Amino acid sequence: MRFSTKAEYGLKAMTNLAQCYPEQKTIGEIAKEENISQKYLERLMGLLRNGGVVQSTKGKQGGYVLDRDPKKITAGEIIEILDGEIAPMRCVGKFCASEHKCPSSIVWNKLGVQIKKTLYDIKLNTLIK
Amino acid sequence: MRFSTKAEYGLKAMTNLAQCYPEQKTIGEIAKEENISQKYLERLMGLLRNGGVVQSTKGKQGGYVLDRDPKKITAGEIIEILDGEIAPMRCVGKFCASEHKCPSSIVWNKLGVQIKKTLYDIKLNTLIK
DNA sequence: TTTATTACCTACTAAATTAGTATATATTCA
DNA sequence: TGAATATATACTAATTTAGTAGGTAATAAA
Repeated sequence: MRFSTKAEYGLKAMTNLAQCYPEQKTIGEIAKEENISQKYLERLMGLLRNGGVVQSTKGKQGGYVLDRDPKKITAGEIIEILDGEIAPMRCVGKFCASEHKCPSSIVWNKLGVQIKKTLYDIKLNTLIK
Repeated sequence: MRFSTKAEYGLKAMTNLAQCYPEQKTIGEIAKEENISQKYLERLMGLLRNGGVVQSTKGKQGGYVLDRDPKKITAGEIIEILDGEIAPMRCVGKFCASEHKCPSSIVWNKLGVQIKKTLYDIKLNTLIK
């Protein structure tokens, strides 16, 4: 069980932006400071923009800025935007669709709730050094 | 973020065995009842045996039996045996080795602790229908 | 109006992982 | 001895991950 580097890079980039909030920064600067491939980070920042946690301006003097105060952005949001919904496992057994819950779906459901609770409770401002 | 089908199959097989505890069962029976490829399940049962949660007897009239009371086996044990250690992400940044913790490692550490707590708190007997 | 700088978009690719299969061996009971 | 079981290892197809490549679009400054 593992999250992807997308989530890792996303958290780093967002924390970096949180440190200069409400100033903006370019992808190039973030990539260099956080040691992430710039081209790859471009894609991730696009997802984060579509996800509504950053805003961008094009062109010369353009860049990225957090959409709102770091206190109001959570690790859960960032990770779900980049990695997809947090759902540890989907049981595909024929009995799991309806009220007959299989044993493993009980585990995955409990766990999913806990993970979300934990991650949505971590605000971006608490990650700044 | 997702667990593998190994964990899913493992939970199902172990719950199945819990239902007949302290009787034994063959892999063939379990595979059929839980709709899992027998050959694949053989491998997984081998891991679970090495992991110390089931015991096996070879030969005719052989089979698998839980190593101990279902109350004393947890979902966390089963999943870690099959999927490896629960560690949502390992930050490879150069500053994460020592006391300088990067933002994302804070998230992964908190999360790892929570996930383990949740999974080791789910006992096998609570999953039986 | 041109040029440099930035974001934005899509297609491609190498490597790793997952989820198995295939094949053979070892052990035990009847 | 033969049938039924577990055990072990090597192979493979499909999927996912983690990027790269190569371009387009918008904007500010010269």
